[in-house]
Parts: sequence; structure tokens; C-alpha cells
Amino acid sequence: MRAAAMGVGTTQLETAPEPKYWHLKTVLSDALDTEFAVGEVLPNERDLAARFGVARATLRQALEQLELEGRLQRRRGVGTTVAPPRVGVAVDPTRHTWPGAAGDDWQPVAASESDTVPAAVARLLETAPAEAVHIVRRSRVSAGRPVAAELLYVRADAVPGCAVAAVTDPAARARAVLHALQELDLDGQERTVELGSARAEDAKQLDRLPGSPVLVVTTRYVSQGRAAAVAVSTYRADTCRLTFGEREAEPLLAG
Amino acid sequence: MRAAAMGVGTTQLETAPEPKYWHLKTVLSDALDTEFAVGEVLPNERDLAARFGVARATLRQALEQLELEGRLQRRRGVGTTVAPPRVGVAVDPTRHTWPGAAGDDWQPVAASESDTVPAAVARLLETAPAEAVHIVRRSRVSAGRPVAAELLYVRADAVPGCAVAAVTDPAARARAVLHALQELDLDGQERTVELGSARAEDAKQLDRLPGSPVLVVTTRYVSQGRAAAVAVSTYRADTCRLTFGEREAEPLLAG
DNA sequence: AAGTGGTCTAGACCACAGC
DNA sequence: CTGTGGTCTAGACCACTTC
Repeated sequence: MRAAAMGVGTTQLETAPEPKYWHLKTVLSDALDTEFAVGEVLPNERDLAARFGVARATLRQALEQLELEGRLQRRRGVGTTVAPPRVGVAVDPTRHTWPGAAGDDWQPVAASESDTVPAAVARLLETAPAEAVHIVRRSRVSAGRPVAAELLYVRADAVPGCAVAAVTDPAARARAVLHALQELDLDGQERTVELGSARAEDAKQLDRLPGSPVLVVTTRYVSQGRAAAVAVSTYRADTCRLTFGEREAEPLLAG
Repeated sequence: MRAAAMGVGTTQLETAPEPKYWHLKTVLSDALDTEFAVGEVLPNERDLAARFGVARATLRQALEQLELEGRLQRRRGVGTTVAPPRVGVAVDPTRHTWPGAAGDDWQPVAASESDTVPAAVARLLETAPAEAVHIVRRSRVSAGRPVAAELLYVRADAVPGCAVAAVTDPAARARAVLHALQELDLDGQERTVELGSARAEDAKQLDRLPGSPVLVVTTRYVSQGRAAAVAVSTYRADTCRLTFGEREAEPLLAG
């Protein structure tokens, strides 16, 4: 088997002043570069741990880091495989447009109406407590894989309400809300990016376990001097590289 | 003691279909919101684990997630404290300027010259193998805390070389390289954001342990139709929220 | 010296995918 | 059913900070 090249005794883990899992990560990382192809499956964790003479928990700590850096992909019941380079997803089209405009590659999933939104969102939306808000769930797919899940909050009194309220089918309603948005003037938008962990619902949509690291992109859409909508998009941190600017940039890993 | 409010038996961990650490994280998160002030120190891990009737490793898994989300700060030998809200750091000044321009809050640390740069950087810089490159290390401080470490790669033949080469003091040399950059025309810049883990050197500069999660911002500066410089900035993911756009946005946590 | 979080071990059982 | 990664335990020792 291919992985036999990652032999025992070729590296001295025990004399290092640094943690074993750190050393292990380095060794594995080098092995991935030189001895494995994208998509190839690694030996299972118990074998790998034995091969390196460490406990399985220690081996897992190294694998976790490599997965965090987008080098590995682990699936329960299946195995650990070498991940392809991160896919670059454009986040900042130079053109400032509303969500749902022609050319954005988000797909509406469903919409509902609510008067309770997370406190942080309410603050960004500048809504009063119990003010009605449309909530649209969307999904972004790139290269056949789901890369992001989104919750879009739209102030109900920012869009002409009658046409939307009449729609009861969730999917149709989502389209209706997005369509109504396009009629508004867009003054500007502000974005933030931060690290988070996937909530249960987003995790399902992203085909990951709850708690997986995600890049949370928060966008605030301003119309007529006031926030009309707030989008909270969660991107898979392991597989995505967010790109800003005119054109797609080349891949670059952390190391 | 204050933490006594997070009592045993108030929640049923054992009947949940979801992992214990996940449940635990939720309970702790709620407790942080309602019963703790920013900066307050939590009971130590052994006590907390006993209080919730779980192994210390399980408790630590929950704490790890909360730290990842910027809710907690853990320091070896000291304890676990409640973290302040993430600080927003502006990444995309509307004005397109070179690094080192007046008004950017980066501080040059040192500079050296090298002909070996990471392969990914060389690709972005469009340099030939063994082509000379200036490497400037910079540091970004916000509210008295280090928030980011940066390595700036500048193509040696993009800047007038003579004036810089004569400078031997690393700090002075860093300033010289940055100063030389300002003379060039800046056509545009492209940015990417991805998740990474701190390398040993960056971790030291950021006052974190190696491997800590960081947001890696890669910027490519284009002059006269060719890349003149590439900046790789690593921001502390636990304490930072990157902001893009005209003005600073309000804080928003992942949950 | 005492107390903290960080690392590591050697087991066990569970949840899920695929045959 | 088997094999995989995911969760969990009850200990041990280490590195670091503070007194």
C-alpha cells in the first residue's frame, strides 16, 4: 500500500521539544505533498496512530489541524481522504447589487416571516423589538458542492408587503421577497468576516457536522439611509477561500 | 462564588441525543450571557468538569469551541476568562494604497532579502525561481493588543534597489522598502480570506500558541500590469472581526 | 510551591456508510 | 455484518504563571 512510505522510525517524535501532534502534523503534511494524490484515502486512524507510535487521540489532534487547513477531508463511516485545493468563491462583486439579482449564484430555499430575530441581527437591521421581518434561507453551490448557507433578513416594511404576504408556498415566497428587493434603491453595503462554528441547521445544509468551523460573512444592505436587509452567510472554512476584488486569485495555503 | 449558579442537575445532559460537549457548550454559552461579566474568570477546568459530571477532555472540547467563537480566552498558568466582543479591524480601505502608506496602522518590524519564498507566494508574485524578493515583517496593533502579523513580499526589481540595498539595519531597511513602494503606481489589488493555523513565528507575535486558528488575508498588489508585492496577513481569529466597506459595522456573533 | 491550562495515554462505546 | 471516524472516560505528566 502506498501509505507504507510514511514509515515508523523515519522521524524522531520523542526528542522534539514541541508537542507530538505538532510534529506529527508536519510529517503528515509533507507526506501529503509528496506521496499522495488528491482524493486518495489514508490508512485508518488506528493504523496511523500505531504506525507513528502515538495514541489515537494524539493522531486525531494532528488530523484535525490538517482538516482545518483544508488539507484533509474526514467522513464518518468512510475514511480520511486528501482534499482538493480550496475553491475560491467571490464575495465582493464590484457591482453593488441586492441579493437575488441576476448573476448571483445563490439558490433560494424557503422563506418565512418572523418577529423574533437574533439580537445581533436586530441591531444591524435597526428594527424595533417585535417588528416583522422576512427570513429567506438560501444556499450556494460551487462546482457541485454546497459551499455556503445563508439566512437573509429583510425588514418587512422595506418591501411592498401585499404581494409577498399572499404567497404561502415557502419556496415561492422566497423568490417573491428577493424579487421585491430588486425594486429598491441600494445605497451601499457593509461586510464583516469572522470565524464561527456551524449551527445544526447550517451544518446539515453544508453536509458537515454541527460545530464545524465556518467563515461567517455578514452583509448589511442600506437603502434610503437605512438598513433594509442583513445577510448572514456561513461558508465552509475547510473548503472555501473567499475572494474580494476584480478577479479570482490563485490559491494560497496558510503554510 | 458567582459560578455556583451553573449548578449541577439543572440540565439533563444524559438524555440528549446530541453530543455532551455540544450540549455543554450551549449551557456554558447561556451562562456566559447571563451570569458573567467580561474579564471575569471561570472556575478551573477540573472543577467545571466535576460540576457537570463529565470528563475533563469533554469539558475542554466545549471550551475549545467557545474560544473559537471568541467567547472565552484561555491562558496557560492563569485561567479561563470571559472574552470581550471581537474587535472590528478594517481590511479594505476604499482608497487603494500601498502598504506603509500614511494612515495604515501597521508597524514595520524588520526586513531581509531572500531568493526563496513559499511556492504559493512565488506564483502570486509571478517571480522566477531564485528571483530576489524583499521580505518585510509587520505587526498590527489595535486597542493595545496585537491583532495581526504579516509577511510582505516585494519583488526586488519592482523598487529602485540601490537605496534599499545599502541599509543593513533590519528595522530601517523595512521602512526603506515601504518608502520605496509609495513611489510606484498602484493599478489595483486583489484579496482572499481563508482559515489557517498560526505558524510558530506568527503565533509568538500574536501572543498565541502555535496552531491557533487565524484568518489569513492575502493581498496582491498590481503595478504596471504585473504583481509588485504580495502581503500575507494572519489575524487572530478568536479576537478579530474583519470589516470591509465604508464604515465599521456593529459586532455580530456566529450564533 | 501551588495552581492553571496543555498534552498524552489506553482503553471503551457510539453513529454511520457500505457491503 | 464489518470498518470507519466521532465521542467519552479516568487517569497521568508537563509547561507556565503567580505567589
